Amino acid sequence: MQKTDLLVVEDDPALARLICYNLEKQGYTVRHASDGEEALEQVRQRHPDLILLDWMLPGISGIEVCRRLREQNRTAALPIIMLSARGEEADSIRGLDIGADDYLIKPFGMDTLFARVKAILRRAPPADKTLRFEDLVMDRVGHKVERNGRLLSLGPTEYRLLEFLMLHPATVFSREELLKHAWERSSCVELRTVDVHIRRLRQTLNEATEPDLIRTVRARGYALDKPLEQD
Amino acid sequence: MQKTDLLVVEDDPALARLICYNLEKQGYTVRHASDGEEALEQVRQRHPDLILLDWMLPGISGIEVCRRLREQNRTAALPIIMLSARGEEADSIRGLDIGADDYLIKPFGMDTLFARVKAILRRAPPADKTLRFEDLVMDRVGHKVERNGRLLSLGPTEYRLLEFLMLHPATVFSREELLKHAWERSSCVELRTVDVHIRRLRQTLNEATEPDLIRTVRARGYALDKPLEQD
DNA sequence: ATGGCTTCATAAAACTTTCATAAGCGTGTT
DNA sequence: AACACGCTTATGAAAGTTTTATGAAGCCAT
Repeated sequence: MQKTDLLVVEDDPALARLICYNLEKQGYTVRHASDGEEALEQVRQRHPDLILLDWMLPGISGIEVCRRLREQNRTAALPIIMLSARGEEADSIRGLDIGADDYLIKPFGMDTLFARVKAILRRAPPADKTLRFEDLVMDRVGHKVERNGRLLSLGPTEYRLLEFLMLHPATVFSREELLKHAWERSSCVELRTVDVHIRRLRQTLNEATEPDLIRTVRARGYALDKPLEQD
Repeated sequence: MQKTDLLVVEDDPALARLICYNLEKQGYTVRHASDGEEALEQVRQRHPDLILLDWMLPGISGIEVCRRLREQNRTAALPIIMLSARGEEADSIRGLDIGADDYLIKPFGMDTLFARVKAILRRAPPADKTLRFEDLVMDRVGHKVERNGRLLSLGPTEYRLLEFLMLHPATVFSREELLKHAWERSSCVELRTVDVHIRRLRQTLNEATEPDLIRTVRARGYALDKPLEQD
């Protein structure tokens, strides 16, 4: 069982240290970001199990970070606890509206913090970071993929593509959708490019005797899917 | 099992001797520093399992020492018991805020001291100081690393880098993360500098016939990882 | 002076994207 | 059924881009 991975987004260094330190002592793996930009980057790099998100942040505000996380499919269900100073209470309601799972009014005691974190995690147990589909295994921490125990070597884009497909198995996605989710945002790339990456993914995935795990749906797109029985 | 290693930071020589002597009789290995500067130096040299830290110190104050230790990732979780004279009680709360694990009001009896030390150590058992990965062994007490019995000579930065990687094997870290964790705090260093240190680490780690233990993950970073089977 | 850290320039890989072309599929027609 | 057309996908390869590895020089501190 992996340790639960938290992300603390807080710009006040003293408070951040305090929170991080205490949560670490509770046995969590804690990362820290001091502004919204950094937070989003961290989430992109390694998906945490829960985010503690300060309301007031330099640059992108906490609420904006929250909104953006909710927008993206990958992070839409990611538990978020908002932290706000007294006097911003009115906002806390807006925070919940926006999709925060809980909120804490500063100053708060560490025990309160622990309790809330535990409660949220009980409600939404941390997803296993290892994705599986048929004989495919993706280790998202070590950034490794194997099929049948054989280690695959994927390029960054193929990796993201496969990751996205493994997050939604047996679901057909159009090229647009795949571009949107598996490519760096705001890249304007030819739709046909997806085909090429799907091809390389297939080449790497499918050893001679193994069935193709990627299904082409004519005029629609592709899906990661259980292969049909056929001899 | 190694003996538990304590660091006593206390500027009053008489009290320091008393504490050290009694703790040694309890079977602990005890070191002593008489000011903040020396304390930080001692910690840098050999990571203790617990620190007894006097509040009032010449030069860098106890609270400042505590803060600095908490700042650095390597020492962020290091248990600290603050020692303060009566009348500084108000500060003790601040001490806990800052991240001390416990505090003792002088004068205190040796039995009280033993009890607190034991309690803290039970809560945070001293981590094993020897890290292992494949045929790599890092002795954090002796500050030595060997591979296959061959002693490696690493620069300070390479050492910290390897230490961090060995603490989290098979995990990919971005250059940002590596800088954050393996460099002295607040060093603004070019991201690419990590590459150079990784290279030197590889050069030192990998003898001609040995496989590379460091895996490059394009567009992400590096990981300490079991090498692929290949001839 | 030596050792170690950082930076930079450049070489070398690795990866993306695009394009041209072949192959495949479905549908309607004969 | 068989055929052919139009549209969609697969494939191979080249060009372009990004990322990493490397060698070497400068700098700082001991």
